Amino acid sequence: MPAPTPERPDAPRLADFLCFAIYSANLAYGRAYKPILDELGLTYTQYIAIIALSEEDNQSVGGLGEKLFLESNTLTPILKKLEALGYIRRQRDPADERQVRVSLTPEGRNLREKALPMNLAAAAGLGEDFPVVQKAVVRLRSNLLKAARGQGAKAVETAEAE
Amino acid sequence: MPAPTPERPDAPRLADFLCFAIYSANLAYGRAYKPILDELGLTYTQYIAIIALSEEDNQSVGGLGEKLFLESNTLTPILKKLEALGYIRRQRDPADERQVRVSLTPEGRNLREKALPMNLAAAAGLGEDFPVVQKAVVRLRSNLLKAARGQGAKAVETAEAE
DNA sequence: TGTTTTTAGATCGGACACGATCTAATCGGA
DNA sequence: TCCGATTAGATCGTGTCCGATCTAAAAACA
Repeated sequence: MPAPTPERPDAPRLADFLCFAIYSANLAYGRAYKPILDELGLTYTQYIAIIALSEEDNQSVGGLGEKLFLESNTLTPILKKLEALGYIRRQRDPADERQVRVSLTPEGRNLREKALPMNLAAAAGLGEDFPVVQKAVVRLRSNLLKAARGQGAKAVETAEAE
Repeated sequence: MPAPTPERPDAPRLADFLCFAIYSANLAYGRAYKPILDELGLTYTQYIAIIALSEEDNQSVGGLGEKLFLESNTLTPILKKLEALGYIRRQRDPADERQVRVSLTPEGRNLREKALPMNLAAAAGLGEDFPVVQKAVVRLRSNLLKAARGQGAKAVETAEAE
């Protein structure tokens, strides 16, 4: 058993990093959702793509990507997979052949119904803080993306301390 | 331009899902950190591994994995990469040949010093809410992992609504 | 002691996430 | 109208993450 040997007692601890809390909470979400998603035969990313499509049908790949914060290099293979599974349809927009319109099939809509209970999930323990945390994380995301789009390193360095 | 056509106006919106907020905030963190990590020549996972090792040296792969919420299948390739980069040393524990002990090299320690400013970063906008959000996300992670370890689907279904 | 079981890492295949690059379609200015 | 610039997706290579499986070492126990 190795003795705890803090190399830098003055340095901030990983456990206090917000980035690490988010990172590891995301891993935890994946593990908590896995059993239910396995029953549906979906991955998490496929799942949120279905949700987003159920909110607005016939979106372009780019439009969907804006909602999911993903780009075509990530989305295209996922959408092809969902199409192969029969849950969505992909077709070039006749008005602009560059765009691909994506829409749910009846099977896809059906799947979204089955997945409805999933939106409630595993937030137990947050209690009344839930909406506060949700909003704060969204705000955090917004700030991070602003920093990233802006110029990255520069913006981050001038950001407030954690 | 496609008209917004909510398929299920009564269904919860993706934008309100806590899981999605966490998921997308994690993506955003990755993008915000990328420029700095690129300068260091590290990926995010490599970075947190270095941080964890700087807090306690000579850990086993399993022990490190507990802190990072990762297992050997993920950790081993990352540690091998860090070893190849010269930042860590991996060696079998003579007292228990099954275990691999990981420790920072001087170069690795040096790198951690250079990465020190990174712990402050891009939380701007949360202000005084910061510690509240950080703790809430950690609590959330803990609950999710409990649900996942427990039995997954069963536990999640009985969890409180988002 | 010898055999069975458990444990720690490692390996492998599948699925993201992303930077870089490519192609095809559209747009815009001369 | 024509051609360079822009735009939307698609493709490819790298690096996680994870389930499943493998190997070797240690522990358990008859």
